[in-house]
Amino acid sequence: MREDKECMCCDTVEVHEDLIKIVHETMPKETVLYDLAELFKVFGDSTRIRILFVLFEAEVCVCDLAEALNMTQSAISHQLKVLKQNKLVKSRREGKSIFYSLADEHVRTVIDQGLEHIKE
Amino acid sequence: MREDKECMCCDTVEVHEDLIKIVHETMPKETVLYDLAELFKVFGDSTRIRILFVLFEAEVCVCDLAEALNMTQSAISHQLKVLKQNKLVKSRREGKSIFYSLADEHVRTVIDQGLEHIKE
DNA sequence: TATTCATATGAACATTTATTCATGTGTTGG
DNA sequence: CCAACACATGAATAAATGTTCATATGAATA
Repeated sequence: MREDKECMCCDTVEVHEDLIKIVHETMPKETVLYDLAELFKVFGDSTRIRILFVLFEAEVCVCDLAEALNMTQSAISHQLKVLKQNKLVKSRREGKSIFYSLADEHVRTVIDQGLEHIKE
Repeated sequence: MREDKECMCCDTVEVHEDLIKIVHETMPKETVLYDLAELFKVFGDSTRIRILFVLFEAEVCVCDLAEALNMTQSAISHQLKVLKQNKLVKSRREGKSIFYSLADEHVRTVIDQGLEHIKE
């Protein structure tokens, strides 16, 4: 993966080594970086985002989500699984239906920050 | 895409129609949902996240990024293009080198919110 | 208990995407 | 002007991902 030799654009060796050192100190561990990327991947799909926007308004069952978003039950169910695995939503059984809701108020904050950036 | 018939789990029609109405009113437009998903997709890759963590500390050139992250110049360059297209980073030429830096302090906020969720 | 309804899930398929390799572009120094 | 350097980019490949289709699970009802 590594280049065979370094470039020579930054011949001020001190600054260079400082950067490496600082980066090494402040960069989160591999597992954290991986989990962080996984989390944002979950937000990186418009179907899942639409599901979250519905859940911002109410606790709903799967079939209602499917109807509200005009998608098949299977597609919704698969995405709910992803959302649940990543702790973004939680579920509750009531008879034959299963109701989903936001697991965390943090979810709204992340979405809001994203919206802010869009409007820049 | 649509199911042929609706389920009957929520026979209280009023609540049902209210949901559809509220969702229709509060759900952002298709283009916004798409842009939002695209934005989070950018955060959804550990290489790009690592690049951002370096840029949190300093303005750096491409070769330094490649060395700091132990990756090829080409891979870094491709990802920088994605980051720039989505306005997360900006660049500045200085001689033969091109220096990259954060385009927006918003980026840090989004990452921080993600980190908060991870630690839950 | 058998059937029906609501949801979950596995396999298959198409699409997207990250990296590599080779090469192109733009700048500086000789 | 030419060679060397820093970076960008297009094509190719492999891996990841979203939806569909068919089917399984689990609860209520007749």
